[in-house]
Amino acid sequence: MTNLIRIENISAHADQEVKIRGWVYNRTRKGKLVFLLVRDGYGFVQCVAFKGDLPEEIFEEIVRLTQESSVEIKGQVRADDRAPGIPGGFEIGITDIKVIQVADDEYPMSLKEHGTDFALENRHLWLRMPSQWAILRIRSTVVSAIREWLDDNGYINMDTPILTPAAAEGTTTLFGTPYFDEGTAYLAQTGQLYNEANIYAFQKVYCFGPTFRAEKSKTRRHLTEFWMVEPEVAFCDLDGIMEVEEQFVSHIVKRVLEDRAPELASLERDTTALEKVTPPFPRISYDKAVEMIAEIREQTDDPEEKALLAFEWGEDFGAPHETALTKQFEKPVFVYGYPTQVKAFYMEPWPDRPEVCKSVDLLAPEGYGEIIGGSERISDPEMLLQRIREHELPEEAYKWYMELRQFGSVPHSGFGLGVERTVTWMCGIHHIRETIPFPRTINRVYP
RNA sequence: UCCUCGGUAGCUCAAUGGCAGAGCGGGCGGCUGUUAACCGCUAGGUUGUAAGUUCGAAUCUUACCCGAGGAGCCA
Repeated sequence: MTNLIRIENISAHADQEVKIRGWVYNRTRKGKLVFLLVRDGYGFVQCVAFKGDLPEEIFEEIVRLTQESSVEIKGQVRADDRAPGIPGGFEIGITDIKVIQVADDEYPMSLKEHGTDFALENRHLWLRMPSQWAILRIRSTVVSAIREWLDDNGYINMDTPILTPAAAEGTTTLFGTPYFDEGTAYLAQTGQLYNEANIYAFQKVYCFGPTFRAEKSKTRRHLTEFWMVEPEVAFCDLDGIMEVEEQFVSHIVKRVLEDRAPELASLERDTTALEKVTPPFPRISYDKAVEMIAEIREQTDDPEEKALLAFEWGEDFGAPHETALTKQFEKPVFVYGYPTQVKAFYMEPWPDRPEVCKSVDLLAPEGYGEIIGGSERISDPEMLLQRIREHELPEEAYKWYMELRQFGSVPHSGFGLGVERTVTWMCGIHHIRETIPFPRTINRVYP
Protein backbone atom coordinates (compact mmCIF):
# COMPACT_ATOMS: atom_id res chain seq x y z
CA MET A 1 0.00 0.00 0.00
CA THR A 2 1.60 3.25 -1.12
CA ASN A 3 1.77 6.02 1.44
CA LEU A 4 -0.73 8.88 0.86
CA ILE A 5 1.17 12.07 1.68
CA ARG A 6 0.57 15.80 1.92
CA ILE A 7 2.67 17.88 -0.43
CA GLU A 8 3.71 20.18 2.43
CA ASN A 9 5.62 17.21 3.93
CA ILE A 10 7.20 16.02 0.71
CA SER A 11 10.78 16.59 1.85
CA ALA A 12 10.29 13.83 4.45
CA HIS A 13 9.54 11.34 1.65
CA ALA A 14 12.55 11.78 -0.61
CA ASP A 15 13.26 8.67 -2.70
CA GLN A 16 10.05 6.97 -1.54
CA GLU A 17 7.11 5.84 -3.60
CA VAL A 18 4.14 7.98 -2.54
CA LYS A 19 0.56 8.74 -3.50
CA ILE A 20 -1.05 12.19 -3.68
CA ARG A 21 -4.64 13.23 -4.32
CA GLY A 22 -5.33 16.57 -5.85
CA TRP A 23 -5.91 18.70 -8.90
CA VAL A 24 -3.89 19.56 -11.99
CA TYR A 25 -2.95 23.21 -11.64
CA ASN A 26 -0.81 23.56 -14.74
CA ARG A 27 0.71 21.29 -17.32
CA THR A 28 3.46 21.47 -19.87
CA ARG A 29 3.48 18.95 -22.67
CA LYS A 30 6.70 18.35 -24.52
CA GLY A 31 5.94 15.42 -26.78
CA LYS A 32 7.28 12.42 -24.92
CA LEU A 33 7.57 14.36 -21.65
CA VAL A 34 4.75 15.87 -19.60
CA PHE A 35 5.02 18.09 -16.54
CA LEU A 36 1.98 18.39 -14.31
CA LEU A 37 1.86 20.95 -11.52
CA VAL A 38 -0.45 19.34 -9.00
CA ARG A 39 -1.94 20.88 -5.88
CA ASP A 40 -3.43 18.85 -3.05
CA GLY A 41 -4.61 21.66 -0.77
CA TYR A 42 -1.40 21.43 1.27
CA GLY A 43 1.02 22.47 -1.43
CA PHE A 44 1.97 22.46 -5.08
CA VAL A 45 4.30 19.87 -6.60
CA GLN A 46 5.59 19.09 -10.06
CA CYS A 47 4.87 15.59 -11.36
CA VAL A 48 6.76 14.27 -14.36
CA ALA A 49 5.69 11.62 -16.86
CA PHE A 50 8.02 10.24 -19.54
CA LYS A 51 6.44 8.25 -22.34
CA GLY A 52 9.14 5.59 -22.34
CA ASP A 53 8.60 4.80 -18.65
CA LEU A 54 4.84 4.29 -18.74
CA PRO A 55 2.29 2.03 -20.40
CA GLU A 56 0.90 3.64 -23.55
CA GLU A 57 -2.68 4.10 -22.20
CA ILE A 58 -1.50 5.73 -18.96
CA PHE A 59 0.68 8.21 -20.82
CA GLU A 60 -2.16 9.05 -23.22
CA GLU A 61 -4.45 9.68 -20.26
CA ILE A 62 -1.91 12.10 -18.77
CA VAL A 63 -1.54 13.94 -22.07
CA ARG A 64 -5.31 14.48 -22.23
CA LEU A 65 -5.63 15.95 -18.72
CA THR A 66 -7.05 19.47 -18.56
CA GLN A 67 -6.33 22.17 -16.01
CA GLU A 68 -8.18 21.44 -12.72
CA SER A 69 -8.71 17.75 -13.49
CA SER A 70 -8.86 15.71 -10.29
CA VAL A 71 -6.34 12.92 -10.01
CA GLU A 72 -4.68 10.40 -7.76
CA ILE A 73 -1.01 10.05 -8.61
CA LYS A 74 1.51 7.43 -7.59
CA GLY A 75 5.17 8.04 -8.09
CA GLN A 76 8.70 8.32 -6.86
CA VAL A 77 9.74 11.44 -4.94
CA ARG A 78 13.08 12.92 -5.93
CA ALA A 79 14.90 16.09 -5.01
CA ASP A 80 15.42 18.42 -7.96
CA ASP A 81 16.34 22.08 -7.74
CA ARG A 82 14.53 22.74 -11.00
CA ALA A 83 11.17 21.61 -9.61
CA PRO A 84 8.73 24.45 -9.03
CA GLY A 85 6.08 24.25 -6.32
CA ILE A 86 5.25 25.20 -2.78
CA PRO A 87 7.43 24.24 -0.95
CA GLY A 88 9.25 23.21 -4.14
CA GLY A 89 12.59 21.52 -4.70
CA PHE A 90 11.01 18.07 -5.04
CA GLU A 91 9.14 16.38 -7.85
CA ILE A 92 7.26 13.14 -8.33
CA GLY A 93 8.14 10.78 -11.16
CA ILE A 94 4.73 9.39 -12.11
CA THR A 95 4.39 5.60 -12.08
CA ASP A 96 0.59 5.40 -12.10
CA ILE A 97 -2.40 7.74 -12.26
CA LYS A 98 -6.09 7.45 -11.53
CA VAL A 99 -8.16 10.18 -13.16
CA ILE A 100 -11.20 11.04 -11.06
CA GLN A 101 -12.56 13.69 -13.41
CA VAL A 102 -11.25 15.31 -16.56
CA ALA A 103 -12.24 18.93 -15.91
CA ASP A 104 -14.21 20.89 -18.49
CA ASP A 105 -11.70 22.63 -20.76
CA GLU A 106 -13.35 26.02 -20.35
CA TYR A 107 -11.89 26.79 -16.94
CA PRO A 108 -12.11 30.60 -16.82
CA MET A 109 -9.18 31.40 -14.54
CA SER A 110 -6.02 32.07 -16.44
CA LEU A 111 -2.60 31.62 -14.90
CA LYS A 112 -1.86 35.18 -15.92
CA GLU A 113 -3.07 38.38 -14.30
CA HIS A 114 -6.73 39.08 -13.70
CA GLY A 115 -8.60 42.29 -13.06
CA THR A 116 -10.07 42.66 -9.58
CA ASP A 117 -13.66 42.48 -10.77
CA PHE A 118 -13.17 39.27 -12.72
CA ALA A 119 -11.19 37.69 -9.89
CA LEU A 120 -13.87 38.55 -7.33
CA GLU A 121 -16.68 37.40 -9.63
CA ASN A 122 -14.85 34.07 -9.78
CA ARG A 123 -13.79 33.98 -6.15
CA HIS A 124 -14.94 30.35 -5.82
CA LEU A 125 -12.28 29.40 -8.37
CA TRP A 126 -9.75 32.13 -7.58
CA LEU A 127 -9.26 30.48 -4.17
CA ARG A 128 -7.33 27.74 -5.96
CA MET A 129 -4.59 30.05 -7.18
CA PRO A 130 -1.29 29.89 -5.27
CA SER A 131 -1.43 33.52 -4.08
CA GLN A 132 -4.94 33.17 -2.64
CA TRP A 133 -4.16 29.76 -1.22
CA ALA A 134 -1.08 31.15 0.55
CA ILE A 135 -2.93 34.17 1.95
CA LEU A 136 -5.77 32.08 3.34
CA ARG A 137 -3.38 29.54 4.87
CA ILE A 138 -1.70 32.48 6.62
CA ARG A 139 -5.11 33.74 7.73
CA SER A 140 -5.85 30.40 9.33
CA THR A 141 -2.56 30.55 11.21
CA VAL A 142 -3.26 34.11 12.36
CA VAL A 143 -6.62 32.94 13.70
CA SER A 144 -5.17 29.98 15.58
CA ALA A 145 -2.26 32.08 16.92
CA ILE A 146 -4.82 34.56 18.27
CA ARG A 147 -6.71 31.85 20.12
CA GLU A 148 -3.52 30.14 21.22
CA TRP A 149 -2.09 33.24 22.88
CA LEU A 150 -5.34 34.22 24.57
CA ASP A 151 -6.12 30.69 25.75
CA ASP A 152 -2.59 30.32 27.12
CA ASN A 153 -2.75 33.62 29.00
CA GLY A 154 -5.88 33.15 31.05
CA TYR A 155 -8.47 34.55 28.68
CA ILE A 156 -11.88 32.89 28.49
CA ASN A 157 -13.60 32.80 25.13
CA MET A 158 -17.04 34.36 25.48
CA ASP A 159 -18.92 34.63 22.23
CA THR A 160 -21.08 37.72 22.23
CA PRO A 161 -24.35 38.08 20.32
CA ILE A 162 -24.45 38.88 16.64
CA LEU A 163 -28.09 39.98 16.77
CA THR A 164 -28.17 43.05 18.97
CA PRO A 165 -30.82 45.53 20.02
CA ALA A 166 -29.17 48.80 18.98
CA ALA A 167 -26.04 50.63 18.07
CA ALA A 168 -23.25 49.84 20.48
CA GLU A 169 -21.25 52.86 19.42
CA GLY A 170 -24.00 54.98 17.99
CA THR A 171 -22.29 56.51 15.00
CA THR A 172 -21.65 53.94 12.30
CA THR A 173 -24.35 52.46 10.14
CA LEU A 174 -25.85 49.14 11.12
CA PHE A 175 -27.39 46.30 9.14
CA GLY A 176 -30.92 45.73 10.34
CA THR A 177 -33.05 42.64 10.13
CA PRO A 178 -36.70 42.01 11.13
CA TYR A 179 -36.89 40.36 14.52
CA PHE A 180 -40.31 38.85 15.29
CA ASP A 181 -42.40 41.21 17.43
CA GLU A 182 -39.39 43.12 18.76
CA GLY A 183 -39.03 45.30 15.71
CA THR A 184 -35.55 45.46 14.20
CA ALA A 185 -32.43 43.66 15.38
CA TYR A 186 -29.02 44.82 14.23
CA LEU A 187 -25.95 42.83 13.23
CA ALA A 188 -23.19 43.38 15.78
CA GLN A 189 -20.35 45.75 15.09
CA THR A 190 -18.63 44.99 18.38
CA GLY A 191 -18.95 42.61 21.30
CA GLN A 192 -17.17 44.96 23.61
CA LEU A 193 -20.04 46.11 25.79
CA TYR A 194 -21.03 42.49 26.43
CA ASN A 195 -17.43 41.66 27.24
CA GLU A 196 -17.41 44.43 29.82
CA ALA A 197 -20.14 42.41 31.53
CA ASN A 198 -18.22 39.17 31.04
CA ILE A 199 -15.04 40.34 32.79
CA TYR A 200 -16.94 40.67 36.05
CA ALA A 201 -17.54 36.92 35.89
CA PHE A 202 -14.30 35.75 34.25
CA GLN A 203 -11.73 38.58 34.73
CA LYS A 204 -10.11 38.20 31.28
CA VAL A 205 -12.22 37.35 28.25
CA TYR A 206 -12.31 37.60 24.50
CA CYS A 207 -14.89 37.34 21.79
CA PHE A 208 -14.00 36.42 18.27
CA GLY A 209 -16.47 36.59 15.48
CA PRO A 210 -17.76 38.38 12.44
CA THR A 211 -18.47 42.09 12.60
CA PHE A 212 -20.82 43.97 10.32
CA ARG A 213 -20.54 47.58 9.26
CA ALA A 214 -22.90 49.10 6.74
CA GLU A 215 -20.49 51.92 5.98
CA LYS A 216 -20.28 53.03 2.40
CA SER A 217 -16.54 52.66 2.42
CA LYS A 218 -14.99 51.87 -0.92
CA THR A 219 -11.35 51.41 -0.12
CA ARG A 220 -8.88 48.59 -0.12
CA ARG A 221 -8.97 48.55 3.68
CA HIS A 222 -12.69 47.96 4.13
CA LEU A 223 -15.14 45.08 4.14
CA THR A 224 -18.76 45.18 5.27
CA GLU A 225 -18.29 41.80 6.99
CA PHE A 226 -14.98 41.19 8.72
CA TRP A 227 -13.60 39.29 11.68
CA MET A 228 -12.50 40.93 14.87
CA VAL A 229 -11.08 39.56 18.10
CA GLU A 230 -11.85 41.64 21.16
CA PRO A 231 -10.07 40.92 24.44
CA GLU A 232 -11.29 42.70 27.57
CA VAL A 233 -9.36 42.74 30.84
CA ALA A 234 -10.40 43.63 34.38
CA PHE A 235 -7.97 45.49 36.68
CA CYS A 236 -6.13 46.80 33.65
CA ASP A 237 -5.30 50.39 32.73
CA LEU A 238 -4.11 51.94 29.47
CA ASP A 239 -0.44 51.00 30.00
CA GLY A 240 -1.51 47.49 30.90
CA ILE A 241 -3.49 47.00 27.72
CA MET A 242 -0.61 48.26 25.57
CA GLU A 243 1.60 45.59 27.12
CA VAL A 244 -1.03 42.96 26.34
CA GLU A 245 -1.31 44.17 22.76
CA GLU A 246 2.41 44.09 22.01
CA GLN A 247 2.82 40.59 23.45
CA PHE A 248 -0.26 39.41 21.58
CA VAL A 249 0.68 40.85 18.19
CA SER A 250 4.29 39.71 18.51
CA HIS A 251 3.09 36.17 19.16
CA ILE A 252 0.89 36.20 16.06
CA VAL A 253 3.78 37.41 13.90
CA LYS A 254 6.14 34.83 15.38
CA ARG A 255 3.72 31.99 14.76
CA VAL A 256 3.18 33.03 11.13
CA LEU A 257 6.94 33.27 10.54
CA GLU A 258 7.46 29.81 12.03
CA ASP A 259 4.56 27.96 10.44
CA ARG A 260 4.02 29.69 7.11
CA ALA A 261 7.47 30.31 5.69
CA PRO A 262 6.77 28.66 2.30
CA GLU A 263 3.56 30.65 1.92
CA LEU A 264 5.30 33.92 2.82
CA ALA A 265 8.05 33.07 0.34
CA SER A 266 5.55 32.33 -2.41
CA LEU A 267 4.00 35.76 -1.79
CA GLU A 268 7.50 37.26 -1.93
CA ARG A 269 6.91 38.78 1.51
CA ASP A 270 9.97 40.50 2.98
CA THR A 271 10.11 38.61 6.27
CA THR A 272 12.94 40.69 7.70
CA ALA A 273 10.34 43.41 8.31
CA LEU A 274 8.19 40.95 10.27
CA GLU A 275 11.13 39.60 12.25
CA LYS A 276 11.57 43.05 13.82
CA VAL A 277 8.14 42.82 15.44
CA THR A 278 9.10 42.14 19.06
CA PRO A 279 8.14 43.91 22.30
CA PRO A 280 8.26 46.66 23.27
CA PHE A 281 6.56 48.72 20.55
CA PRO A 282 7.15 52.48 20.42
CA ARG A 283 4.49 54.57 22.18
CA ILE A 284 3.73 58.08 21.04
CA SER A 285 1.04 60.43 22.19
CA TYR A 286 -1.55 61.86 19.85
CA ASP A 287 0.01 65.28 20.49
CA LYS A 288 3.39 64.01 19.37
CA ALA A 289 1.89 62.25 16.35
CA VAL A 290 0.28 65.51 15.25
CA GLU A 291 3.67 67.21 15.47
CA MET A 292 5.34 64.43 13.50
CA ILE A 293 2.73 64.59 10.74
CA ALA A 294 3.16 68.38 10.53
CA GLU A 295 6.90 67.83 10.18
CA ILE A 296 6.50 65.21 7.45
CA ARG A 297 4.12 67.56 5.66
CA GLU A 298 6.66 70.34 5.96
CA GLN A 299 9.31 68.19 4.28
CA THR A 300 7.29 66.92 1.32
CA ASP A 301 7.41 68.75 -1.98
CA ASP A 302 4.50 66.84 -3.47
CA PRO A 303 1.55 69.27 -3.40
CA GLU A 304 -0.93 66.38 -3.49
CA GLU A 305 0.58 64.74 -0.44
CA LYS A 306 0.78 68.10 1.28
CA ALA A 307 -2.96 68.49 0.81
CA LEU A 308 -3.68 64.97 2.04
CA LEU A 309 -1.61 65.52 5.15
CA ALA A 310 -3.32 68.75 6.13
CA PHE A 311 -4.36 68.34 9.73
CA GLU A 312 -5.51 70.14 12.84
CA TRP A 313 -5.35 69.07 16.44
CA GLY A 314 -8.67 67.52 17.41
CA GLU A 315 -9.29 65.60 14.22
CA ASP A 316 -8.99 61.86 13.85
CA PHE A 317 -6.22 60.57 11.61
CA GLY A 318 -7.16 59.53 8.11
CA ALA A 319 -5.44 56.82 6.13
CA PRO A 320 -2.83 59.18 4.60
CA HIS A 321 -1.78 60.36 8.08
CA GLU A 322 -1.45 56.84 9.42
CA THR A 323 0.53 55.75 6.39
CA ALA A 324 2.95 58.65 6.65
CA LEU A 325 3.34 58.14 10.39
CA THR A 326 3.95 54.38 10.31
CA LYS A 327 6.59 54.72 7.63
CA GLN A 328 8.71 56.40 10.30
CA PHE A 329 8.81 53.16 12.34
CA GLU A 330 10.01 49.61 11.83
CA LYS A 331 7.65 48.15 14.42
CA PRO A 332 3.97 48.61 15.02
CA VAL A 333 3.48 51.88 16.87
CA PHE A 334 1.04 52.84 19.62
CA VAL A 335 -0.67 56.19 19.35
CA TYR A 336 -2.44 57.00 22.61
CA GLY A 337 -4.45 59.87 24.07
CA TYR A 338 -6.76 60.83 21.20
CA PRO A 339 -9.11 63.79 21.53
CA THR A 340 -12.22 62.78 23.45
CA GLN A 341 -14.50 64.30 20.84
CA VAL A 342 -13.46 61.89 18.07
CA LYS A 343 -13.64 58.74 20.20
CA ALA A 344 -16.44 56.62 21.64
CA PHE A 345 -18.43 57.67 24.71
CA TYR A 346 -17.11 54.95 27.02
CA MET A 347 -13.43 55.92 27.00
CA GLU A 348 -11.82 57.03 30.27
CA PRO A 349 -10.83 60.71 30.24
CA TRP A 350 -7.18 61.61 30.77
CA PRO A 351 -6.58 62.78 34.39
CA ASP A 352 -6.67 66.61 34.52
CA ARG A 353 -7.02 66.78 30.73
CA PRO A 354 -10.60 65.92 29.79
CA GLU A 355 -10.14 66.95 26.16
CA VAL A 356 -8.11 63.76 25.65
CA CYS A 357 -9.00 60.19 26.57
CA LYS A 358 -7.19 57.00 27.47
CA SER A 359 -7.53 55.50 24.03
CA VAL A 360 -4.83 53.75 22.04
CA ASP A 361 -4.61 52.62 18.45
CA LEU A 362 -1.95 50.26 17.17
CA LEU A 363 -0.71 51.12 13.71
CA ALA A 364 1.03 48.45 11.64
CA PRO A 365 4.32 49.45 10.00
CA GLU A 366 5.20 49.72 6.30
CA GLY A 367 2.28 52.06 5.78
CA TYR A 368 -0.44 49.55 6.70
CA GLY A 369 -2.00 51.62 9.47
CA GLU A 370 -4.58 50.83 12.12
CA ILE A 371 -5.02 47.18 13.05
CA ILE A 372 -6.13 47.68 16.65
CA GLY A 373 -8.34 50.20 18.40
CA GLY A 374 -8.58 50.07 22.17
CA SER A 375 -8.96 52.02 25.35
CA GLU A 376 -9.36 52.08 29.08
CA ARG A 377 -13.10 52.18 29.77
CA ILE A 378 -14.86 54.54 32.10
CA SER A 379 -15.35 52.80 35.44
CA ASP A 380 -17.02 55.61 37.38
CA PRO A 381 -20.85 55.39 37.23
CA GLU A 382 -21.43 59.17 37.35
CA MET A 383 -18.92 59.85 34.60
CA LEU A 384 -20.44 57.16 32.38
CA LEU A 385 -23.95 58.50 32.83
CA GLN A 386 -22.73 61.98 31.99
CA ARG A 387 -21.12 60.73 28.77
CA ILE A 388 -24.20 58.82 27.70
CA ARG A 389 -26.23 62.00 28.14
CA GLU A 390 -23.66 64.11 26.29
CA HIS A 391 -23.82 61.71 23.33
CA GLU A 392 -27.65 61.74 23.53
CA LEU A 393 -27.77 57.97 23.75
CA PRO A 394 -30.98 56.26 24.97
CA GLU A 395 -30.38 55.69 28.69
CA GLU A 396 -32.87 52.85 28.81
CA ALA A 397 -30.88 50.82 26.26
CA TYR A 398 -27.71 51.23 28.32
CA LYS A 399 -29.31 50.41 31.66
CA TRP A 400 -27.57 47.06 32.00
CA TYR A 401 -24.26 48.57 30.88
CA MET A 402 -24.43 51.26 33.54
CA GLU A 403 -25.28 48.68 36.21
CA LEU A 404 -21.85 47.11 35.64
CA ARG A 405 -20.40 50.23 37.29
CA GLN A 406 -22.62 49.85 40.35
CA PHE A 407 -21.51 46.40 41.43
CA GLY A 408 -17.77 46.04 41.96
CA SER A 409 -16.60 48.42 39.26
CA VAL A 410 -12.88 48.21 38.48
CA PRO A 411 -10.58 49.91 36.00
CA HIS A 412 -10.65 47.81 32.85
CA SER A 413 -9.44 47.98 29.30
CA GLY A 414 -9.80 46.18 26.04
CA PHE A 415 -9.21 46.36 22.34
CA GLY A 416 -10.33 44.99 19.01
CA LEU A 417 -7.95 43.57 16.42
CA GLY A 418 -9.10 43.36 12.81
CA VAL A 419 -8.14 39.96 11.45
CA GLU A 420 -8.20 40.89 7.78
CA ARG A 421 -6.11 44.02 8.23
CA THR A 422 -3.61 42.00 10.22
CA VAL A 423 -3.44 39.35 7.49
CA THR A 424 -3.06 42.05 4.82
CA TRP A 425 -0.04 43.37 6.69
CA MET A 426 1.45 39.90 7.36
CA CYS A 427 1.15 38.98 3.68
CA GLY A 428 2.42 42.35 2.51
CA ILE A 429 -0.46 42.62 0.05
CA HIS A 430 -2.51 45.52 -1.20
CA HIS A 431 -6.18 44.47 -0.98
CA ILE A 432 -8.00 43.43 2.18
CA ARG A 433 -10.47 41.58 -0.04
CA GLU A 434 -8.00 38.79 -0.64
CA THR A 435 -7.68 37.99 3.06
CA ILE A 436 -11.16 36.51 3.59
CA PRO A 437 -12.48 33.55 1.59
CA PHE A 438 -15.62 35.31 0.32
CA PRO A 439 -15.34 39.07 0.78
CA ARG A 440 -18.42 41.18 1.33
CA THR A 441 -18.12 44.73 0.08
CA ILE A 442 -20.47 47.60 -0.55
CA ASN A 443 -21.43 46.33 -4.01
CA ARG A 444 -20.68 42.63 -3.85
CA VAL A 445 -22.47 39.74 -2.16
CA TYR A 446 -21.72 37.18 -4.90
CA PRO A 447 -20.47 34.52 -4.76
C1' U B 1 -22.43 61.20 -0.57
C1' C B 2 -18.12 63.42 -3.15
C1' C B 3 -13.54 63.22 -6.38
C1' U B 4 -10.53 60.47 -10.07
C1' C B 5 -9.96 56.53 -13.55
C1' G B 6 -11.97 52.68 -16.39
C1' G B 7 -15.66 49.21 -19.47
C1' U B 8 -13.03 46.29 -26.88
C1' A B 9 -12.59 38.10 -27.95
C1' G B 10 -13.28 33.51 -22.08
C1' C B 11 -8.89 36.56 -19.68
C1' U B 12 -5.05 40.72 -19.99
C1' C B 13 -4.74 44.60 -23.20
C1' A B 14 -3.72 47.50 -28.20
C1' A B 15 -6.15 50.25 -31.98
C1' U B 16 -7.25 58.58 -30.88
C1' G B 17 -12.26 59.82 -36.77
C1' G B 18 -10.89 55.64 -42.07
C1' C B 19 -10.54 47.21 -43.12
C1' A B 20 -11.45 45.50 -34.83
C1' G B 21 -5.91 43.37 -33.51
C1' A B 22 -2.09 40.82 -30.24
C1' G B 23 -0.65 37.67 -26.16
C1' C B 24 -2.72 34.08 -22.96
C1' G B 25 -6.67 30.45 -22.59
C1' G B 26 -9.60 26.63 -26.11
C1' G B 27 -9.04 23.07 -30.57
C1' C B 28 -5.44 20.46 -34.04
C1' G B 29 -0.20 19.25 -34.90
C1' G B 30 5.25 19.26 -33.20
C1' C B 31 9.06 18.85 -29.35
C1' U B 32 12.85 14.32 -23.31
C1' G B 33 13.61 19.19 -18.43
C1' U B 34 9.39 22.71 -18.78
C1' U B 35 9.34 26.99 -14.90
C1' A B 36 3.19 32.09 -16.74
C1' A B 37 7.59 26.74 -21.72
C1' C B 38 8.18 27.24 -26.90
C1' C B 39 6.94 26.64 -32.46
C1' G B 40 3.06 26.11 -36.54
C1' C B 41 -2.16 26.11 -37.84
C1' U B 42 -7.19 27.25 -36.23
C1' A B 43 -11.93 28.89 -34.04
C1' G B 44 -13.43 33.03 -31.29
C1' G B 45 -16.58 40.27 -31.56
C1' U B 46 -23.94 43.78 -31.02
C1' U B 47 -16.35 47.60 -28.74
C1' G B 48 -21.23 48.38 -21.20
C1' U B 49 -26.49 50.53 -22.75
C1' A B 50 -29.31 54.35 -25.33
C1' A B 51 -29.39 58.58 -28.21
C1' G B 52 -26.63 62.33 -31.01
C1' U B 53 -22.55 64.70 -34.33
C1' U B 54 -20.24 62.85 -39.01
C1' C B 55 -19.67 60.60 -45.73
C1' G B 56 -17.65 57.41 -41.89
C1' A B 57 -17.54 56.37 -34.49
C1' A B 58 -14.22 51.52 -30.27
C1' U B 59 -12.45 56.67 -30.87
C1' C B 60 -16.11 62.95 -30.40
C1' U B 61 -20.91 64.75 -27.40
C1' U B 62 -24.99 63.75 -23.78
C1' A B 63 -27.55 60.61 -20.43
C1' C B 64 -27.63 56.13 -17.94
C1' C B 65 -25.59 51.31 -16.09
C1' C B 66 -21.46 48.67 -14.04
C1' G B 67 -16.60 48.39 -11.83
C1' A B 68 -11.98 50.10 -9.56
C1' G B 69 -9.04 53.54 -6.59
C1' G B 70 -9.38 57.42 -3.07
C1' A B 71 -11.97 60.91 0.59
C1' G B 72 -15.28 60.91 4.69
C1' C B 73 -16.13 56.81 8.56
C1' C B 74 -13.74 52.91 10.67
C1' A B 75 -10.82 47.39 12.38
